Amino acid sequence: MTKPEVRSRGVRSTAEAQRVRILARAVEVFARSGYRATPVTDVALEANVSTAYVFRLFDGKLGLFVAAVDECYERIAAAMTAGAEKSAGTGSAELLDAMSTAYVALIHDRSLIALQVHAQSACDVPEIQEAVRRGIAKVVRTVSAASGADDDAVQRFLAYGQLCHLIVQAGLGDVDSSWARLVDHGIRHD
Amino acid sequence: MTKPEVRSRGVRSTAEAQRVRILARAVEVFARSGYRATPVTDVALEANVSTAYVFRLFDGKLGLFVAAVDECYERIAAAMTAGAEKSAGTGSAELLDAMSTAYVALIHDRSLIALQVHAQSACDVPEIQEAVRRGIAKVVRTVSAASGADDDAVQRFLAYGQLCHLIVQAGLGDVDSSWARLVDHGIRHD
DNA sequence: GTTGTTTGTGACTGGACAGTCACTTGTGTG
DNA sequence: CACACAAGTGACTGTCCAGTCACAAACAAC
Repeated sequence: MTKPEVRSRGVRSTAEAQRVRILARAVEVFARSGYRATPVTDVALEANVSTAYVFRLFDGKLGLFVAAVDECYERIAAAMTAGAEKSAGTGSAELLDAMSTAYVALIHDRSLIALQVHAQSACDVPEIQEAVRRGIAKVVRTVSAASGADDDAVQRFLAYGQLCHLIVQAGLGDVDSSWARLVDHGIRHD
Repeated sequence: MTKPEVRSRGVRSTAEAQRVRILARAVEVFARSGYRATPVTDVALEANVSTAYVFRLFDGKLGLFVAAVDECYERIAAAMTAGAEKSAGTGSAELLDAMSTAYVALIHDRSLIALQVHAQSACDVPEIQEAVRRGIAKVVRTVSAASGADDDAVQRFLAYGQLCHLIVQAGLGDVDSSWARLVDHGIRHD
């Protein structure tokens, strides 16, 4: 209030930088065991700050988790867009394929998949359900716009994406049985 | 040991009946908030027994949850089989469609969907991952055998089933936006 | 150097929950 | 009745965890 004109000058707020750092850690740590089973302490530990500080920067555990989920979908949408740009000028099928490739590369460490699944499972908390809706909306709009594919193709893209999540979570890639190969067939992951 | 010949006679063990009763409750209650967020006390309360008794009948909370997941997939496979039997003698596409219909009817109360999603999310616990694998194996084998459809069709069946789970968990049926309608289009639920 | 602001923490609290154990009650058998 | 055994529970314990609060240290401004 006293010095409104100084705000845009000088050093960037360190607190904001910490927020970003901690958020990146939160994505990883929450991805391991989900919302309920992950203590905020674990995130703090991984980020080398105190638990109290995490609570100061985020609105409770729920706020932290929601922020992590938003960040997760943000990254996914960004990767999709980037992937599509590399195949610019080709047909929509090729563009969807390029986006698949980008997604597969992005989720090589399973954090983003796991976090999506955990968020989907925690949808009984309204704020989390809203975050999931925001995320899906963002992905759908990104994929539709960047590929130009028709609605059915985009829907199919999502459906097989969900199947991919199941495969990864259940570790079906490591199961050597005919049923597992059926589920797994043609789906890229790892 | 003392009276092996009496075992098959007389009254069916009441403890076994309780196990079944409690298990049915566990499916419902775990479906609400998942493995970690659901106290065993809630299951006991819903089944009108003491917490201590639930622990006596099941091998810890984990044993109870795993049993619930197994029960869940058991019911799904049974419903699929029953649905297919009603359309016996038709083509595999019609049989898959009949199974979809049976599944949609079965999951009218969302317990079985929610429990599958929760289980998928709790796959970081090895015993739960194994239960999920068992369940998927059972469903895949049931669908393949009962429909006679080729592998790709079965895989597609699963993929769109997973998409259905996402729609239900995120409540996309209640969202009035174009992106939600894209995701939702042609998928039966409710 | 004192006053104010921001970054950051140690130490704590209150509640929830998994699992146990000693105990009671019911029931069939000799 | 006495005995054994199964069904069933109340009361407890130890632990973990979300969130708070009073305080410290750095840094800026005057």
